Amino acid sequence: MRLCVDFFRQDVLVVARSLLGKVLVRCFSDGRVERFLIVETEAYRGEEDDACHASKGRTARTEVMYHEGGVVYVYLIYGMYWMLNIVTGQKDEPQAVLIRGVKNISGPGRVGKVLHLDKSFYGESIVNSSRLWIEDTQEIEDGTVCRTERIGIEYATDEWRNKKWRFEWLLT
DNA sequence: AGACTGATTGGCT
DNA sequence: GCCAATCAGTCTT
Repeated sequence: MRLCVDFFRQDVLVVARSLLGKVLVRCFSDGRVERFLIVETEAYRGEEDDACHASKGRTARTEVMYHEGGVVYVYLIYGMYWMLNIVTGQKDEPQAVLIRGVKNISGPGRVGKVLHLDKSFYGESIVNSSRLWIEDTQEIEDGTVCRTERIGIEYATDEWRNKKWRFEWLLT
């Protein structure tokens, strides 16, 4: 069952936690379909969160984060890695979940690589897309979820850097 | 028009 | 633990 817009309209912290255990589905241009179990996510929440790209304001790059939840935000980092984010929340409420890891593929850069992401995914609807969507498969138990500080945001102030907005599903 | 930066990764010391 | 690879976005001149 494909996740619909009501799921992505929830607050980013709820969505980031709830995406653990869900399945990311990618249908490639040659018709091949691959499925990836989501095991690690991070939440970025609002202009006040100085680790969030939206803290720098509304620009061509961050524009899609201001849309209603349910669209894809991709961007190139370090000149070589496409980061996959899902926009969440209400319109004009810039939030997104970074998909940091799927089963057997650790690290957001490798996620983007295995999914063959590129700029053309910017703004794509994860609710309607025929090449990328998420399926509601199961609810996992809170006891199997680890929360830590977000990775790679050393530039942020303590208040935001210390928030435990990284969610990891501890398998087995 | 030019400089600097970064939600990373893999390889080497 | 350290560092290069590599480039769009953003800010400065």
